[in-house]
Amino acid sequence: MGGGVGPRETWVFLPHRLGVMNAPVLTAVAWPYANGPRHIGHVSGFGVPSDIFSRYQRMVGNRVLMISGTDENGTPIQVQADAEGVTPRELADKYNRMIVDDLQGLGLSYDLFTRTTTANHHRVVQDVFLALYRNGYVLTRSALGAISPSTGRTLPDRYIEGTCPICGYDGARGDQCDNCGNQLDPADLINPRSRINGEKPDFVETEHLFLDLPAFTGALGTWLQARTEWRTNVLKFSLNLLDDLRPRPITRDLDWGVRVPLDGWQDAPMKRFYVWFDACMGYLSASVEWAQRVGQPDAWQQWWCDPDARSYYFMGKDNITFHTVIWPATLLGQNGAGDRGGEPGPFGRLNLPTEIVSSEFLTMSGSKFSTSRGTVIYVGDFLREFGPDTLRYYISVAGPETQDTDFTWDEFVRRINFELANEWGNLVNRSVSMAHRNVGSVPRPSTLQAIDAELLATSRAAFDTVGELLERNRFKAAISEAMRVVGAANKYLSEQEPWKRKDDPQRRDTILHTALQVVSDANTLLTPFLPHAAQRVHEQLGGTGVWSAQPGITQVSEVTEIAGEGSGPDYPVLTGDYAAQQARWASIPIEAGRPLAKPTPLFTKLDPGLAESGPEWAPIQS
RNA sequence: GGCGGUGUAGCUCAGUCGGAAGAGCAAGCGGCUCAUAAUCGCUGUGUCGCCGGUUCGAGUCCGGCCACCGCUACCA
Repeated sequence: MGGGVGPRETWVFLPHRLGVMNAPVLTAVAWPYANGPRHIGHVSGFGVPSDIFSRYQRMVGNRVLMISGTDENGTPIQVQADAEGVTPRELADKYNRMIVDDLQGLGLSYDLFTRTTTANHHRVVQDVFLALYRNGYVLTRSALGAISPSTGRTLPDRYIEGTCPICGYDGARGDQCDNCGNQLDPADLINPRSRINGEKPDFVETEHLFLDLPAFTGALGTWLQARTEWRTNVLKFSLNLLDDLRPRPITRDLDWGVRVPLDGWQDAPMKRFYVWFDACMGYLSASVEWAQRVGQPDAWQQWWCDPDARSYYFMGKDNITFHTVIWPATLLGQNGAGDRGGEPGPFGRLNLPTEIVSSEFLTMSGSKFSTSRGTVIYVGDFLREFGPDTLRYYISVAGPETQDTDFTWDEFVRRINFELANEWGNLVNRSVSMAHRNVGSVPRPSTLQAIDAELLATSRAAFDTVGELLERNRFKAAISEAMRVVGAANKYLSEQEPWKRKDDPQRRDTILHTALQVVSDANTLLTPFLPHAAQRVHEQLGGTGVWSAQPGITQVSEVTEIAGEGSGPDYPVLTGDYAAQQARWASIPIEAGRPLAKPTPLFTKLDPGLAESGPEWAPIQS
């Protein structure tokens, strides 16, 4: 045993990465499509990772703006509305509300989660479009398109089926034959028919607007070549796309979506922007809406126009193209920075993405979640039975971060019972229980021994290692490092055996104080991952007030209107006051003497039978 | 077809710059009894998919092959 170390030395404040404190960080989260309830695969891709990242960045002291919303335009909304016998607006309202409830329940800390049916969004899309148009990046062309004769609406390739002209397979889709794998043109199908209502589509020449992507090949190439810190698969995939960029249509024959603000288009009953074109702009429109709502209409510029601002885009891998090529091209065009030059539009020079954080897919029994096959676990069902932090933990520690990952109930039960409940929940319980029963409050430490100082150094050092991993979006590694602190504390208690120290209360109290300090540190380290549990641990340690803030749902009115269209009805948004929370990325000294109550278990253990059969609402199929 | 990914212990996976193959779970033994039958320690197993190449040295780099998966942008 070495000499004593004064307890004061344990009270070290460690601001992580002083150099980047108070820097603007935009967390741009993929927009869930509002044509149905979302499953846990969706939130494992964009939701939980983006929230962990944002909570960490706030704790470090950076200015985070986390925005998203539901994507509510496009043909599938229209199709699903017809199927449910409601208007597209009613359908969007229904699923927007459901998704808002899910994300709030999960504790995803959006500064603003809005939607694409707002007048504000429509206006931002039109303004960006006009900038692109003025700078010469929009082409007008005639294209052969499939139209539903009964509705006059565009029939997307995937909604057309017929006999494959190559192999004769009868269930070929308009874009590809599932039997022989060849890519098809829907006009070549034999006996083409609509998958929606069976009618034969009309193939007609219609005029459409196109985004001139080839005009950005040079600028995109220069930009992408400099993204050396990106994951290689994202970078390679994106660079490959540049070899064959073609103009891409940005309008459709549809009566649901954002109107095209040009003479001859504005009032056309069946011309709207194509949903992909407007959806990406949601990042910008939501930032603008947020700024309006906080009463500082220009505040969004801190995250979009300051060259030092960083932006992180979170999504599933199926969305990479949009975020590495199409959205950057749109931004470059608005900025007047493609081959045709031009002037920046009304938003000034906008930043391109700093980082693309794409996840792989969560699978079930080796295949993608599928509503039709019944292999699906909806977020709402999951939250009602298991609460948010179990799902957050599972996704953090075993999610599809770098490769497709199978979700199994067996693995879920094991992770929650043996890791979350036994290791972490029980550590909190055993240490607080002992302090409560022996002292009734946070014990006062005496001189520390080397073993005590060593444990405290371990947990303090974790702020750097876990923080650096979170900075790089290595969530699995980050939470594993945090859980190592938990393991070290359990080992410490087993070795120091404070329950045997009745004859030496000073030593006992020093051990208990040390253990509680490390519980507090571990709780801070786990806060980005488990914000709900973190609040409870904060309170079990005698703390008061808000440790980790949660988002809430507020009913709001539109912030703007569009001439001739007015503004829409009130709608729910997700937002929160995260500046008010106490959580920060540092070892915060616990106060001796603070009263402690008898703790209740942090996590309820799951019934082992769940591993065998699954829950009633998503039974395991043999 | 094109592009990309994956293949490492019974299971789930990590392995950064090329330098003695790892973690957790499961299994067995022991300790402890503060705590939610919790926790702590000890104990194994490997054709790193296959073949070849570069190298003093390859799970790692290069070429080929096999298997599985994803993407293939007028789906969102």
